[in-house]
Amino acid sequence: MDIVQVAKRANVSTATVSRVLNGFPGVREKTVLRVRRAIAEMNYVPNPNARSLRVGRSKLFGLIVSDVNNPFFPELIDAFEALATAEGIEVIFTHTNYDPKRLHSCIRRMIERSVDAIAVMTSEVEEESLQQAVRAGIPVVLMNQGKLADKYPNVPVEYSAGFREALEHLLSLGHRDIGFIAGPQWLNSARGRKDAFTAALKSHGIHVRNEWIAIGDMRVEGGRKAMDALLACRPRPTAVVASNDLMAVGALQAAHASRIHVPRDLSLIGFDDLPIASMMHPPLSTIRHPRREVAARAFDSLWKTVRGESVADDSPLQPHLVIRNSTAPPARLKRR
Amino acid sequence: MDIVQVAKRANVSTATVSRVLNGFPGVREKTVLRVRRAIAEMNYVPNPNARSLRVGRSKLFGLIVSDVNNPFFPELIDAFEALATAEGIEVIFTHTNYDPKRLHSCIRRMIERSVDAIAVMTSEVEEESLQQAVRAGIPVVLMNQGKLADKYPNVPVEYSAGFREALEHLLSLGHRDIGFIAGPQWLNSARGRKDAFTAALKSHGIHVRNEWIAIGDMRVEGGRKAMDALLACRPRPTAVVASNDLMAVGALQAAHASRIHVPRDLSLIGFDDLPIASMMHPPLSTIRHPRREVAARAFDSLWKTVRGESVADDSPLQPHLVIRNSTAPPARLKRR
DNA sequence: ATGTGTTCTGTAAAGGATTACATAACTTGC
DNA sequence: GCAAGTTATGTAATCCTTTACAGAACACAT
Repeated sequence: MDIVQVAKRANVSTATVSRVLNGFPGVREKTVLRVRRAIAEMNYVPNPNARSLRVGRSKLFGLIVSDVNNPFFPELIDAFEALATAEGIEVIFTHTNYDPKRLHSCIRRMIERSVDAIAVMTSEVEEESLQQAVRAGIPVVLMNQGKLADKYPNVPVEYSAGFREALEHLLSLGHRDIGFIAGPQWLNSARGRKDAFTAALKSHGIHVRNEWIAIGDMRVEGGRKAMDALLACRPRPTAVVASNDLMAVGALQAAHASRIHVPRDLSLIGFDDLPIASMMHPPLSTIRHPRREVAARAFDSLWKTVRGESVADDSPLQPHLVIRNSTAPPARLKRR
Repeated sequence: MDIVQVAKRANVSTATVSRVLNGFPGVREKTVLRVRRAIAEMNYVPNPNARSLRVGRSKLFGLIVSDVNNPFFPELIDAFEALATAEGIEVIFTHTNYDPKRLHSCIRRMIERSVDAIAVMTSEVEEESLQQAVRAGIPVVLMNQGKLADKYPNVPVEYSAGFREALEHLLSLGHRDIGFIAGPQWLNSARGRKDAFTAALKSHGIHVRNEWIAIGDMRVEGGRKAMDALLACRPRPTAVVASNDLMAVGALQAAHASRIHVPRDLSLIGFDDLPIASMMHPPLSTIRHPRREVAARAFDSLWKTVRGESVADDSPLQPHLVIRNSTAPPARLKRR
């Protein structure tokens, strides 16, 4: 009973108020003004539930990430939200804490909220969960999901490009003995990164030594342990690439603890370019994950789909190496 | 027209379906089962808009923070969201980017979305913005707002407790010359922290030297510059407390750059206990801001208000010192 | 079988906006 | 001044649930 109050006050019908509200053409200028004044005077706010109920769309998008506490995500959330807000869309967002089961219930809850679209920005995704959305006719978009990419809209990131740059940088400094700190191999994204790295090694004709590939848990602690393992190798690599920055931080701590100076005694490169990378001592060289662009592409894809436009199938995004201070020529070469 | 389909299929009325849906008592067991089966078979999902429209509540809470990219907030968001989800409430969340004007529009948008309650977890708040919510009859809760605390529900944090602990720790190590890196004094929270620190100094009978209080911008860069200023002092403090961890990180970088070893040559204490504090080299001692508890109190306050319960006016939360590796006795004393 | 008290279930009116369709109010041209 | 054509506005149905109230079904005692 509220739009009718406005209507009364402005001496028009509810239909006209609605038209003014939604900026439809064909309302006389004079009338528009009258309605506007009435709206302002009563400081009337339209009821979005009534509106959504009627039109079937909610102007709500869902955003699902793995973990808010992981510094990888805030920028992505930020970028996504900014774009949404600019289009008058609100974002409801949740995180799965890396648990595919929680993804299932996250998606279910979003459907119940009748969101118009969902961005699933987690690394682990089970198709069954996505099917819920499909059945409900809600568009989704994924981030860098290899297998599901042909069935669902997806924003691909070409890890290999980043690793290639990192490797070439290390090679140009004179490194040949290069270790790698990988993530758990049951994690899609971790496997992808490891594969990309070994491929880069091979393409430069460098033999892949399995004992120089350590596995961490993607967190600081795991990086520390993995680095300890690498440092125990004989011979030991002169440079190490970690498959994410958190593990690179752990690796750096391990190096400090073993009184190995980075970059003098050991070069270190991370992946992601988290804010902390530049805060470390030394500031970490790292491969920047283009997450703002990922967010932008994801939003764009959803927004277009919602409006019925077709989505251009874009080329993969490229991560690039950011050189800071954690890399240097290997110790031996320095003496020449 | 959807609950009626379920009703038809289960051979009951829509009222009964609704009762089953909402777990109202007084429906025969047999009927409940029949309805449940129908719901499952059609995999029917209730329309939250229709529901909200009817009952006037949306089971949506709004959460407003200053900046997602500030590592202070993710834990707070995480905690708030977890509690909300547990109660079947969804969270829509936005950030103001420290701009009070954006707070105004954030609140407005949330009102338009007919949230049931709003947590305003930003440091700068203008009363005018809150009035919007009050007028719309939506409960709000603030975080540590001195002036507005008596007019609006508020979760207080007693900075002074934390600084007292930090100071006593430094005193017990033998420090007497203690510097401070403050934030911009037009920022409520920054002013509160500075006042709390100087009060702690005074209460221990230590004279406050103004040249040992440097002002930063609450970010890493500002901390670095502030520390440079402090290091240029003669005499120079033997310990420095920063009013947040980001500036402590900057301070640490400045120390590194000046070849001043922390903690041997200079002790450093931060504030907040961001995840990065423990990642630094050396790991930073810092005063932990109880932000998970803040989130819990804030949610609790809103949840109770929404349900019409009265809110117990709790005592302020206490930050506590977390001792890591950035503090040690001052250089002179070590020689004894 | 009837009455009385409980326990279930159904009917229909909100709730607030949108929108097809109908109608009223203008223009314009002659 | 009137018909025809535009343009502006109004009426009322619709979206889907919840819920006050009324009514049916049942249990039990007499």
